[in-house]
Amino acid sequence: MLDHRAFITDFDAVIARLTSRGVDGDTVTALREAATTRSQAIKKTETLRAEQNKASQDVQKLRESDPAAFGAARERLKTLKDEIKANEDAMVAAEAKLEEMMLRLPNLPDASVPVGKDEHANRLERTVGQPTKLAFVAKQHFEIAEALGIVNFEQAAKISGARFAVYRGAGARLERALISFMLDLARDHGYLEIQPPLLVRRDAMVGSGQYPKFEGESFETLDHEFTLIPTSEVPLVNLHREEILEEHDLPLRYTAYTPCFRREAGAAGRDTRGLIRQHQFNKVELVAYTKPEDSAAELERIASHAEEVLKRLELPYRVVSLCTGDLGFAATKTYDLEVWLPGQNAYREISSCSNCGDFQARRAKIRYRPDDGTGNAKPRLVHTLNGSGIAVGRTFVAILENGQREDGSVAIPRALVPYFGSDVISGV
RNA sequence: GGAGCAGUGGCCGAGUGGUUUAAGGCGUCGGUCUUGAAAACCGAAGUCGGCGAAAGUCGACCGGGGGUUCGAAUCCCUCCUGCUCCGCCA
Repeated sequence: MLDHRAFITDFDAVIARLTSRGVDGDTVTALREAATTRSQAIKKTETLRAEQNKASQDVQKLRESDPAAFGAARERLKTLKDEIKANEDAMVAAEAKLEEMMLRLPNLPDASVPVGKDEHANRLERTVGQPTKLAFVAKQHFEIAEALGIVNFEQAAKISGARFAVYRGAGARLERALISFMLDLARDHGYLEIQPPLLVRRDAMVGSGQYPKFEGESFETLDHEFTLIPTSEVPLVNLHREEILEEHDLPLRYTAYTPCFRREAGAAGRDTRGLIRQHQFNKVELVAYTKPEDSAAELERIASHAEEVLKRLELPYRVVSLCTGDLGFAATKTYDLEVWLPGQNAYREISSCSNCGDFQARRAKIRYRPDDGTGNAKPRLVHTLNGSGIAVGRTFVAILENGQREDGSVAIPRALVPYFGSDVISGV
């Protein structure tokens, strides 16, 4: 969520940056009007309340000294009470309207983000490694996996339908090895490992920015009491909601392995085969809380930690900076890591690292007290960042496609052998 | 699932309708004293919002929301959270 005051004090800059990421100008103008209406309504109600407070104290003095005057004053205050009530209703309505609009408004893009409409305007930052060259026709990961018997989609369909998978034997062990490998690396990089709840309350979804705008894209329990997390960014960002941290607590760095659950409602027909797009997938997430002035450097740091996973697994990849039009709702700046998939002859997203600035912190009320020596400094909003470190299912895909051999077996990257227990998969 | 108790500032804790603009203690920060420190004493200090260049000023906030009242931390309703006992259970 943005600071609504910026719509009044800094309108031109805000409208320019929001339209660059696809928000229509009328929406921004309506926001400015709602912000103005709100502050006028507050002003009026508070003036009346100040009057009431004063009168109420005066009335109290009459209570014993002059019962007749006391009764008359009480009658007069009843009309003031009704007037306040009417103004309060208008104030509450104005605040609710602004809040509703603000919650659906995306973050402002950082100045370093390339301006553009869609992914064609994304900026290539760097390419690491060469696309894997194979001396035979590359197979797609699901062909390799099914032939080896390590993933079974038919069984998953019987149990749960499309976009689910059953991992078997070496497949299940490979998934588990990747999770351990990634968590250990994150720990080496200074992140505290967390096992969070996978079912969260609505407030948590609002805090990290998924709700209210993306309601309907997650799975919920029948009574809507809980949402299945679409990413562990949700619980990790809400760990410190409504807290005032100390400056020396920052930065805070957390990692969590969790399954993630997504409806993929807008992706009908895309990536229907294989493990690329599942309703349930595993992910190791990295989340950081920093001081505002440190978040830009922290984004580079998180991205480098995600990249380290790919480097150690000897997977070729490239890094792109998302353009304004392609940026996620809560992000001011995002690097996507795209891994090379020989079976698709393409780079595919495997990690997304974002600086959310104070957007989530404002929603979730996560602040810190600057240490100025007095202990009385005003709290400031922290900055939050998140990055996949990295998507486990897609890493599984990348290992199969890049490590495939002509005989159908798959070479396991050296760094993973201690976790997996073998340097090859040749069967279940 | 049933029955009961509780939620007050960074922490502990008093407070059942009007000098509570939330007592007191601990901790924090500043000062006095001291060679320095401790102790003691004095003082400062919550969060959010409105207006304001600022100083400041006004409003709201005692788990969340709603209600009663001229006036609510205090009375009523409801939700959330924690604890105790009973039942059931991985």
